[in-house]
Amino acid sequence: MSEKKRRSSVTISDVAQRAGVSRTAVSFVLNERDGERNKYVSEETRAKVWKAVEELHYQPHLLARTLRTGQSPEVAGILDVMITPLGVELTGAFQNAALRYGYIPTTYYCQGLTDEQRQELYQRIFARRPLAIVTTPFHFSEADVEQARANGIEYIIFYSFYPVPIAHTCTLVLPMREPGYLAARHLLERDYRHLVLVRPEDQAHIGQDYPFQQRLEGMREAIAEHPEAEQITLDIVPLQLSAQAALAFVEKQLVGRASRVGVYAFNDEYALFLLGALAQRGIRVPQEVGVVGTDDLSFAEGTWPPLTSINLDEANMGKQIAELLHALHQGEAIPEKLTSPLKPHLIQRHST
Amino acid sequence: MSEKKRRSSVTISDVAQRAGVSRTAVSFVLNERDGERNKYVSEETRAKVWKAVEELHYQPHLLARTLRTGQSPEVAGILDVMITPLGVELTGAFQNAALRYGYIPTTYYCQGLTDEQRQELYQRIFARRPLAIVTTPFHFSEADVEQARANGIEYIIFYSFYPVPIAHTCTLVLPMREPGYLAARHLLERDYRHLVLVRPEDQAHIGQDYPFQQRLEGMREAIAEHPEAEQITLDIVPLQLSAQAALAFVEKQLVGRASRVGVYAFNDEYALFLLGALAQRGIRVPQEVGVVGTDDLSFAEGTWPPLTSINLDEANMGKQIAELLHALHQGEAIPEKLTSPLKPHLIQRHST
DNA sequence: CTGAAAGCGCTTACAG
DNA sequence: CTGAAAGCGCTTACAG
Repeated sequence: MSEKKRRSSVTISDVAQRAGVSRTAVSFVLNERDGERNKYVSEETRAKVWKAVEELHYQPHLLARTLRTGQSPEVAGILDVMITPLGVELTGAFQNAALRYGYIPTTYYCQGLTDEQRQELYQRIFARRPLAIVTTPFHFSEADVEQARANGIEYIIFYSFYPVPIAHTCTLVLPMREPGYLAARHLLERDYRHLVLVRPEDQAHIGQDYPFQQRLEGMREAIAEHPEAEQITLDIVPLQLSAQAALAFVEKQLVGRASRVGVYAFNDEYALFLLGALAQRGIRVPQEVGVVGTDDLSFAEGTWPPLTSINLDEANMGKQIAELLHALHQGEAIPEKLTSPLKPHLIQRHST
Repeated sequence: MSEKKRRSSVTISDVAQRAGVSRTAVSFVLNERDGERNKYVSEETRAKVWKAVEELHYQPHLLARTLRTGQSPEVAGILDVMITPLGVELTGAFQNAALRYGYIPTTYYCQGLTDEQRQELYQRIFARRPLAIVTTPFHFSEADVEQARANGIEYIIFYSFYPVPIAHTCTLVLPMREPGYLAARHLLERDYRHLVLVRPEDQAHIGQDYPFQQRLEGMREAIAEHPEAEQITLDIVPLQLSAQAALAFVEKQLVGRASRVGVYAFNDEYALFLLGALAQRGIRVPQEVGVVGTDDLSFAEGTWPPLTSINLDEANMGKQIAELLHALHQGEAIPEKLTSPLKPHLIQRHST
């Protein structure tokens, strides 16, 4: 016996030998789908194969299979934005659904990477030739799409606030107009007559300008529907995510207002900082100021007062992405419900 | 020309042909490490190869290379516990460091999966023969380790609150005694004389019993060091993560206490719910009750009052895991600083 | 019904 | 210095 460097895992040949059949037979048996059986394999052979598989704890080498068939089961998710519990929910739901369809969903993060490091990461991801890539368009350019496709990656699926206009890709849209509308309508119903839309000040939230505009439009729509529309005002305020900035905002914008102010915050974290600043200044919520967050994170129930928020239904989106991928891959027609936008809904708590 | 099903990506043969050299030469050039050059390849050949690579946008097929060399660059991280921003920090830091070492770090989630689904996921991960697996021991049993090793996976690295006693694995320990000690000492310094350790009530936090005991010991140690140790009391209270439970806790444990109470919460989320309940009951923080959280999440600065918390230094742990893996893989001796436990530190804010 | 053979895209000892 | 050949672990047309 010559020295063997890597012989740690058992191969199909080992199974064939143990079972006393050909490798072909083993492969046939292994690749039988549930229920249907390969008619070229006898029942006896099948039994011997499975016995050997069990005894040897044989596990087919997925990379070898992928190389041979040219069909990778890998679906690479690339997360770029700061991972919120929200993104986790989406990712988790996507992964569960993808697993059920027989894919193997892998996840990569590109937050905190320089442009160069990110390109390096993409190269390595492409080099593994996954079946599909799922990501947002904020850090995945048209050139990246081209490169991915040159590497034989078949499907590029975006999720975003708007349809991404790049050929050979498709987008699942997370609507932002609806949350704006829901938040404003809710605040108006609760008799807040001066509305404020709080948005992030810094540029860290890439690609957030468009969804912000959408929210704004949604809010305006709700205002327009109101019988006393002329008397309702709407301010847009950029805010940094810090206790100091939140306090300055409260003092400048909310102290000494004649009418009740309803704030719609960019997300629950901004809302949390606002609640903190309001408490510090002794402004009563919801009596004087109402606050609506976005994302319905787990801590929204724990703030004081508990935070009214808007659930974007991202878990559902994760599932939809997997279903869309599978439909594409099967060459099926895409059911309309898969591409139709999600339905956000407002969770009423005590901050409004 | 016969029909070709999958011919989308360009191979080493295409490059060789275009450059007018052998595939061997191309492979040699491609695998030159930075700086050093393969002495069997002429400068002219090298230039031709690189030219062809550029022109064709050639990207070596990583799976093929892995199959041939038996050396996978993949390092699979399996996340089991609920993803906190904390876990994200660890994962992000690990990934960045691993990338720099030339690995390709993939991430899988197993939260929300049934036992069966999880096993299915593990099978698929093992089937890809990654170089290493990084995970916690809470959902990765000794049998799983065995199976992984049978599949030729070389390194299993755990991160946990205690050293995992399974052969052929190593553990990076996140110490929990120290946070307990720091929290208690801090509370005592601020003249809280009755201490409460809040722990999760449900069994959802698998593997959390041991770290809880550690924290408790740490707290007791701090108390023992105190000159008036006999007068200091310590209660342990299990709590559900809900506004209602938090309120019940506050009313039962904190209302009408003779002495000031210092609470050390399981994590920042529990602390947030406690602050909410305290605010609801009008109990002044930090005057009457002090609260210390754990994890130092981003929202800790935004609560009212801003939350004193303990930073566990998990980002550093992510980096250490990558360094440990690389040292193992290089066959180097493990530097002591890699296996020495991390140093948590307390971030003082206004809730104490 | 079964087995020998080719080939997926690479790397690397080996012969020229 | 370069190229032909073997082989990583699989799948699958093809010949028996």
